[in-house]
Amino acid sequence: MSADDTPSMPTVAALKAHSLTAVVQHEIERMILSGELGPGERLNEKLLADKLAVSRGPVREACRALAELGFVHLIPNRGVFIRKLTRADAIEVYDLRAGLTGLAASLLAPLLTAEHMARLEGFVEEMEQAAETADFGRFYPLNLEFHDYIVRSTGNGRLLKLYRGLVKEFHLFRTHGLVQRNALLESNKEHRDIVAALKAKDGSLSYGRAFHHVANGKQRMLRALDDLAEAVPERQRKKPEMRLIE
Amino acid sequence: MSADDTPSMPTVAALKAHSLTAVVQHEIERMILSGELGPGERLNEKLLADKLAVSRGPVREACRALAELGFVHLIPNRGVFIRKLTRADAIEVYDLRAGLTGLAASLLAPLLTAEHMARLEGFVEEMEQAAETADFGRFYPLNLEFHDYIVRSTGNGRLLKLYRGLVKEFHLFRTHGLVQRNALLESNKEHRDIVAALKAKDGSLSYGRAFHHVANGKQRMLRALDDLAEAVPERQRKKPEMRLIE
DNA sequence: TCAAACCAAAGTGTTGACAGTTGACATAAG
DNA sequence: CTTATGTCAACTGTCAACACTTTGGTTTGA
Repeated sequence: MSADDTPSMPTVAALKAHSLTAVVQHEIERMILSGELGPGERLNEKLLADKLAVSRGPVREACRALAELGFVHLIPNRGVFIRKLTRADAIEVYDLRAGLTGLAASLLAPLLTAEHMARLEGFVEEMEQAAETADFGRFYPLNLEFHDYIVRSTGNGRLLKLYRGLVKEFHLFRTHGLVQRNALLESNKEHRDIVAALKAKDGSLSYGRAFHHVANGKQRMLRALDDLAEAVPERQRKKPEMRLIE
Repeated sequence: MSADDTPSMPTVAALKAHSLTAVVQHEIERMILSGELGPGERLNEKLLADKLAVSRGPVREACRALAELGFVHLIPNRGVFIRKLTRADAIEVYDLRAGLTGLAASLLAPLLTAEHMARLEGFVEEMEQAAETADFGRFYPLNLEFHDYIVRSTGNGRLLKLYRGLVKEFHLFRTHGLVQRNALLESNKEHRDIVAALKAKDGSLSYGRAFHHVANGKQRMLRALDDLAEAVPERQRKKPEMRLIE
């Protein structure tokens, strides 16, 4: 069973073992994801080092790793900047997520065990309850875990790493929360269809359904984004680039 | 036209602009890809710093970036080690490459322009000539460029970055070169099929053909690997983990 | 003879300081 | 009033030195 990895968040375990650099990296990630550091903002190495009570070395190393991860942008002699995310970026991330999600489903299909099925159907069941009561706060983490479970069940570590990186980047948009109540049921029906395709061990069908599930999410987001843009006239927005939502 | 990016190698431009860290990073990458640094080998920070006539700072930063890229493995207080690649790793990389290649094809299909078609057919034509004369040295870079062109023509920068990273990692295996002569023609026929699917603007078909093209490559590699393993008895191999080929 | 504890050398983790570059502000000319 | 220029503060890039951890060999004891 290669399905019992870390359950989506490797938070605590690697704090004592890893070096300062790793701690700093996770702290910066947290700051970005929590919104403490806004998009486009430049982060001062010295200030950050003092704030975390470390030297500039680990901070710089962490920034290099984050840059390779795509969270920040490095400009020589200027510093590191929190990546600005445009509408085009959102589309890119969604397209990639769709592709990886579909790939994971198609890879898992032939490997599917009874335990996999039990877990997957359990997720769908729970999500159904959450959707019926419009309990978004419960639906959302279940949804994340459902997809993460599929991906890590493939046993492909690289796929899992890429997928999780994309999910993190996706969170950077703060686009979640703009989903309508009725969309939950719709979304979960797609989950059910994916599980059915997996159960049939049909790789191709699994790919298609998983792909389109994410693609539908993309469309929903784009529509919501356009509505938002229409409601708020161009010049009233705080910044020219998109600060998608909060 | 988003197809005229850097033609696969961003070599010269970013040498003066980028800092020492970037130079060191590329140098280490080169060392790994060229085989100067074998798998599992530990690289000494001080020695490397002296060899490149820089301090340990840039070397360490470069290593952190390479670790996030997946080229090396970091063990606290032990150092950085060139990643050992097992058969399972090879399978992972191939599966991912298949997925990304298929995704790129399916994304490109609806966007395909006449210029795209001309370029793609040009590649296939050239590869056909190279395959007929069994000119592997000419076929190989054309094959790389053909696939890279498809991916970057999608305009999805993240997809392109991930894909190129995978290709680099793939080169780390040194698996190329084990292809049979007649496999070239077979491979190029698949190329032709992909182009035909793209021309029909059939995203789903394009995905399938591109995916299976890489999946076939994976099977060819695995077979060649098994043959190799049979020819060389277990205990005669230098190391327990695979050093796939050279 | 073997095993466990100890010791020393090597190497990484971290730090603080110095040098070079950048961007902005203030000043002066058109 | 606008535009060009010189100066300066802030910050990044880089480096050399110090502290701690690991590792392999050596010694000591059973």
